[in-house]
Amino acid sequence: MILAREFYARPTLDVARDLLGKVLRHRTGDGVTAGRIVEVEAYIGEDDPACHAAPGPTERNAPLYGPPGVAYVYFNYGLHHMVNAVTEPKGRPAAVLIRALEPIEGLDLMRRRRGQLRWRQGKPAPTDHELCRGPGNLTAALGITLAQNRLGLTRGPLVIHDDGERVADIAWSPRIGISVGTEHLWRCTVADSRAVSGSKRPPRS
DNA sequence: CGTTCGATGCACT
DNA sequence: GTGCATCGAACGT
Repeated sequence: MILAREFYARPTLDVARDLLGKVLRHRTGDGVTAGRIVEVEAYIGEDDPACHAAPGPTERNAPLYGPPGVAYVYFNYGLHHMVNAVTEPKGRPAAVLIRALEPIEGLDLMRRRRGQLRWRQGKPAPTDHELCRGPGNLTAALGITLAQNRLGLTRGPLVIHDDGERVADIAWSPRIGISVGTEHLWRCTVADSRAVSGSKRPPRS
């Protein structure tokens, strides 16, 4: 069952927790790729210094101020796309960054897309659990680019759905890759997933 | 184990 | 011009 808009129109930390175990699926002309969400981070409001809404509304962060259940995709470090799900009722800028998936469908296509990146040419092929480990890796594997920015996640080529699977243990830890706002434990992971990113495994709950 | 660093594009000041 | 919500190899300890 595809998650409805109301799922996203809630407190962001609740949405982040409930997204663990759900399936992100992208359909393109090349085929379908999908994976189970095992790592997310919450970015909440203009008072959160790490949130893209911190400077106030701009052209780039406009999707954060729009309706929930929409994809917010941006490009950074010159080579990586990041995909977020916009949360909270319209007007409250917040989102959940999707950081890692366990691949479910389209693994061959994922591998092909990962191998296409210039910087990766000549590198060893990623293992199954590395294909969608890390926010930059999963967007590459699923073929998510700025073309998917502002797409609704409740229908169409890019959706998040519930296939009935339930995750057992989750853990909260500090968000990574940022220099401010690290006091919040707003990173939520499936405790024992091999696909979770980072050199250090987050603490077991 | 840990830290450093290059590749690379664009929004923002 | 500066600084990223990164990745992964190459180092040092």
